[in-house]
Amino acid sequence: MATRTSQADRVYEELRDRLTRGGIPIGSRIVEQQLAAEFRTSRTPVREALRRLEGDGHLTRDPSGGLRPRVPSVRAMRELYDVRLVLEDLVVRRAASSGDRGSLEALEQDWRALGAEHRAGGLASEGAAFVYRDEAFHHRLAAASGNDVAAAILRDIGDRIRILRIHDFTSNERIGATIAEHLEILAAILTGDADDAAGYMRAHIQRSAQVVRERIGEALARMFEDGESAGADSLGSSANAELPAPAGTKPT
Amino acid sequence: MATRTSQADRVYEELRDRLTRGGIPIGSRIVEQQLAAEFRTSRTPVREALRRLEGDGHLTRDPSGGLRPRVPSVRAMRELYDVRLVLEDLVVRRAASSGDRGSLEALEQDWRALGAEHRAGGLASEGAAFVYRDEAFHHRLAAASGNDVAAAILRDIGDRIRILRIHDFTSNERIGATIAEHLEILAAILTGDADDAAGYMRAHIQRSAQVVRERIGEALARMFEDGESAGADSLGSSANAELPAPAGTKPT
DNA sequence: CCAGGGGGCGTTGTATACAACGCGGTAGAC
DNA sequence: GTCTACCGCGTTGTATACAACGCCCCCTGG
Repeated sequence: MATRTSQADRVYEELRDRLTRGGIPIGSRIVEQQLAAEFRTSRTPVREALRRLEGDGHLTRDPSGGLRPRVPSVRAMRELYDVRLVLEDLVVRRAASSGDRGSLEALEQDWRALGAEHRAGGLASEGAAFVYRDEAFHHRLAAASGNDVAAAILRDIGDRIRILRIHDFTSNERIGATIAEHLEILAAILTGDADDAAGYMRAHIQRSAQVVRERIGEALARMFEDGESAGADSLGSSANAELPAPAGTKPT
Repeated sequence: MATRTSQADRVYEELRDRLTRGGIPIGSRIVEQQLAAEFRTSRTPVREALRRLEGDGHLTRDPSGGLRPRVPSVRAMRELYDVRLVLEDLVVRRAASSGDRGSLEALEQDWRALGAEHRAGGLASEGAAFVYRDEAFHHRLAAASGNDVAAAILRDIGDRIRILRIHDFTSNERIGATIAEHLEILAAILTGDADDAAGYMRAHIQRSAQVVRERIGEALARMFEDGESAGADSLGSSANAELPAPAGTKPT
């Protein structure tokens, strides 16, 4: 149907994608009329999408009422990693004790195949795109754990840290290590050893966080530069000489 | 300036309050026009509020596009408590190791005073209203921990389980126990013993969850069981629930 | 030249009009 | 009597019109 997915939903999805991928210049003001024109629709659906994104925390409004992409502060990133750590721990334990065995075994198959492909050199050029495979792994694991609430929160956290995680897989070596770590976690889960699985998961995340942390300075710097070239030209046309980024994020 | 806070925000806040307090009959369809009339405004701000509430998970839409309050299933409740447990654990540890000492001491003072008041019989008639004091405790603790992300998630979880927690403080005895447990947690935090504090917190939450579980009763629990799917066919036993689409009763 | 005020313009907030769709009732045919 | 087709109404989705507000530029007076 014309409205199987409404205009508002379409705009929401698209904008969320852009925002979580850094596709919208930091500091640029978001103008309803502009988006309405770009999406060939009116302001009404655009407004609804923007409200939702604001509620999701992807947008923040400046004192004068303008909407801008919300830039995660370094501090928020650390907090997100802390929360992620305990939730992945929970999810892994649940998966080990009462997860959906079928999904877990399928997941293991896929990553075994991925490992073989990688050893054969097939993933050498994956680079930053590997982050999406990594995300999928964690999503599938969370789903298989049976705790949908935790899975939803982790998905949201993933959206917010993606922009940093992308810098996690720049080296081929890290890709190989990630595959090995994932398989290690899955093996422990499938043998039902919750403590072991949780331990591996914690180590995995902390290792990844460590890599990210080491580059967080340059990563942030790159975010600031890249904004414009990332594919939102029609949006970032004029206004990118705005405020850099409020370091402290303040919801509501 | 007549609207320092916009109409949409006003409607959003009010509806969220109602929804998280069970103030809107389960299964009742939410009609934009109706709300617009009630809030003396137009459909546009109401729509924005509804979209946000939908994004928050407080509303769900049935196949024909109608919005209805989302009733948490027993399963979702259990998942929420699981997530809450690990996040409160995290928050307590952070508070113990690097929390804002001033806030924590102020919090302890307040609850000491509350304890004295209770021993004097002052809170005897608080009853269900005590849940808001309890919530405030956990909010302040989360805020003092310094992890705003965790605090925000816990606040959201609080909104979603409030309707159950209200059943937690019907007995004066439970109020006293809660005060004692809170003080116990705070004492451990202030001495910097993260493990102890976390242990007390876990025990506290599990005890509270236990009470809730017992009070809910199986019949009511079964009613929640089918809640996730907005289909409200089997909720005849609920006190204030109304059937979704009874015979053509026309409003106003 | 500088400071202050005024007005135009852009943007957001709100209201209203219009279109599309589903649902239920009703009337007609068999 | 029952089944079906059609029509009317209510509701949501979308577009547009209007109002309020802030910002910035320019103009003017000192």
